[in-house]
Amino acid sequence: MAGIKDVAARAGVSVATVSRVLNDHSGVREETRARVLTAVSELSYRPNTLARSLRTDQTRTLGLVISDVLNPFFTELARAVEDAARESGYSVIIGNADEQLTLQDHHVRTLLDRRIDGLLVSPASGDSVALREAALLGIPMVFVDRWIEGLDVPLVRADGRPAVRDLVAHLYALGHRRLAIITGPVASTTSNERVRAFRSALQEHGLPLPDAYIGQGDFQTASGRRATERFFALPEPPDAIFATDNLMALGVMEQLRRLGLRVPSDVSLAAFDDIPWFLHTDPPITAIAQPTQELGHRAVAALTDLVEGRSAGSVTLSAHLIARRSCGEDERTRR
Amino acid sequence: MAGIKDVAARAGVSVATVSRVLNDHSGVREETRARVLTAVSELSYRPNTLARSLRTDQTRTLGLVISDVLNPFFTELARAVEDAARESGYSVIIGNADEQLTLQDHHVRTLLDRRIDGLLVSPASGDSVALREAALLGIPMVFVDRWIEGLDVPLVRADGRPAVRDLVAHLYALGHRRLAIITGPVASTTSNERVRAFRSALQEHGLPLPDAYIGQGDFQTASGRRATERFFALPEPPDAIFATDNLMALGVMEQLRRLGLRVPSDVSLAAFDDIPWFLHTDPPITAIAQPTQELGHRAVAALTDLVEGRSAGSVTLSAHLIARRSCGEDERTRR
DNA sequence: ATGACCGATGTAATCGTTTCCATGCGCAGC
DNA sequence: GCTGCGCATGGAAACGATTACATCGGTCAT
Repeated sequence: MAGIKDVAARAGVSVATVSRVLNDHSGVREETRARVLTAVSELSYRPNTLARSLRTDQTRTLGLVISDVLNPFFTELARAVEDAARESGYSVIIGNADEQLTLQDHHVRTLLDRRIDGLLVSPASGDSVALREAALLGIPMVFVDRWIEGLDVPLVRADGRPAVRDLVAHLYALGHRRLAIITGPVASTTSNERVRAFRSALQEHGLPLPDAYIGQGDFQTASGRRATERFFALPEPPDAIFATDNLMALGVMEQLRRLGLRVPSDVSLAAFDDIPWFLHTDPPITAIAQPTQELGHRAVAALTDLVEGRSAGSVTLSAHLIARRSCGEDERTRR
Repeated sequence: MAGIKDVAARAGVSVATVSRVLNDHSGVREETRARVLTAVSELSYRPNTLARSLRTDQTRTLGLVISDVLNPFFTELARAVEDAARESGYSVIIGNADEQLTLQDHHVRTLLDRRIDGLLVSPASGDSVALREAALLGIPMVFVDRWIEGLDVPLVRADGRPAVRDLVAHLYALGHRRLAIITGPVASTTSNERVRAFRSALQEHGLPLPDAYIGQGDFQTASGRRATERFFALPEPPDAIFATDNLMALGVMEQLRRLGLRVPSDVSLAAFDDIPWFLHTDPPITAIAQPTQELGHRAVAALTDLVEGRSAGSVTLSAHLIARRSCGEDERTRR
């Protein structure tokens, strides 16, 4: 592979001049510039980014650590992030934490080793040593969707609380009184927020949230199955289930199918995060939709601000309820 | 951030010795090694991979270019690839081509600029200059799932033809005679193979495949909708539709819902690539499943073989039909 | 006692860039 | 005809690692 020296030789100039042309610095005679450019294309020269980054101490690369690529919400987010970053001239390297703290830290470390310019992360729940270190080191960093308490890092997310309140009102209006929830990991910020919002909305309607109706999940499909199994082992099972993410909702459906139960006649179902398939499931599933695209774009904007020396603040967008048949029929969903 | 010099200074040795310890080369006194190691951890030193790679001319990084991250088949593949690579001590950088040739070439180029050790690609259809150049340059490269004719690059994939044959037999047995197919992009190798297999299977049953029953798609949801729309504008619409990927199947369902048509009573539906949601759609969708995990693992194995100087051959796995209710009832699907 | 050898370590070149500083040249001002 | 200035360019020092080669005691065989 040709290097800058080869280009310089062929153009009959020094490497300094080639570099100047490549980074279009002013002060190169037009004719020289042209000569360099033809040499570049004749040799189909491409600068070695490793060397460049080593020298300039910047990679024009962002790291994105997400909790689970297989979760459509996150793949959509990743997609949006990559698009936005590319528009701003950055590349993105994605690390999939698979909801595991150790894997997450592994990725954070390798990304830092690669000297990425900034880190976008939707942290798995729990205490991440690597993330704390990175924050302390002053690595430009932005949280998206999820966050870690006590770290002074800008956060871009959607506040789902009003939508959760709407959801509870919707369920109540449809006659449901025994509402259950399936949570994410214990220390998950988003999950906790959703649970609290759920509980306080229930209170407004004078409904209790017994412990038995709180299914401990981990944002993965299998935990949705397990929680559902437990609910239906109860003497009085819930008449509505709210899964705090879409994969657990899938688990709920799988388990209901095994148990031979029907939605919504036997039990209602709603999920956090809307995905295209929810329209075509049997029945279509009521969900709370986040503005995923915008989340991604805003997060990148905040991060590039930080990277480029500007300041960045947190951003809170809003989520909204999309009522479908999985909670029963009412005037809004019947057609 | 601390560099190797700082470590050397603190341990009272030269940088050469530190490097030897770090890459555990033999010939370092045990006591010196210990001293270096403590210096490393006291400074929480991490080697700069840019510098290292520049010098050694290897990054221990694989590039993966997939056609569409939003397609669950590819995200699952990406996930498998990353897992396998990590086990072999490689990182993976993913590029999402979004079924666009220019975007694909953009990613191939930036990956090459990053001096990845090898390239795993599921090429978008059409002639890719960047890919051809890379192959000519001798970049270790392996195709997965899709390929480009005329390039001598190992290919890891699943042969879907027998399964397509099974599918046609299944549809025929259920009484369907007007079978339609929705293809991928014109030059797509996988799509073409699926179409050919479909057509020849139809012939075996003495059925024609009129042009009007070939919907030109592009592996994206919207094209599934459009093709369906056209099918039902026909004087005699098909009684079964085979979508050659899962996103187009989603598009078919969306359009059918708009048209107020029901599956399978009005029309049957089957798709290539199985995804978890197919079990819970209304009705569950008959699909051809690929061994995605194994595809990813085999592809990485082939690529690392190439990267590490061994030779690698193509691998062909097989796909299989999973019959569900979307094609109508028979003894296998009725429960 | 001498030299060959070996084990542990250091010195310095190198990878491919960017960029600071020096250099040479033409030209305007005096 | 100098001086000084600006413009275009080149030389060489970094960036942070790896590694070929040199060095330096010490041991051992002769």
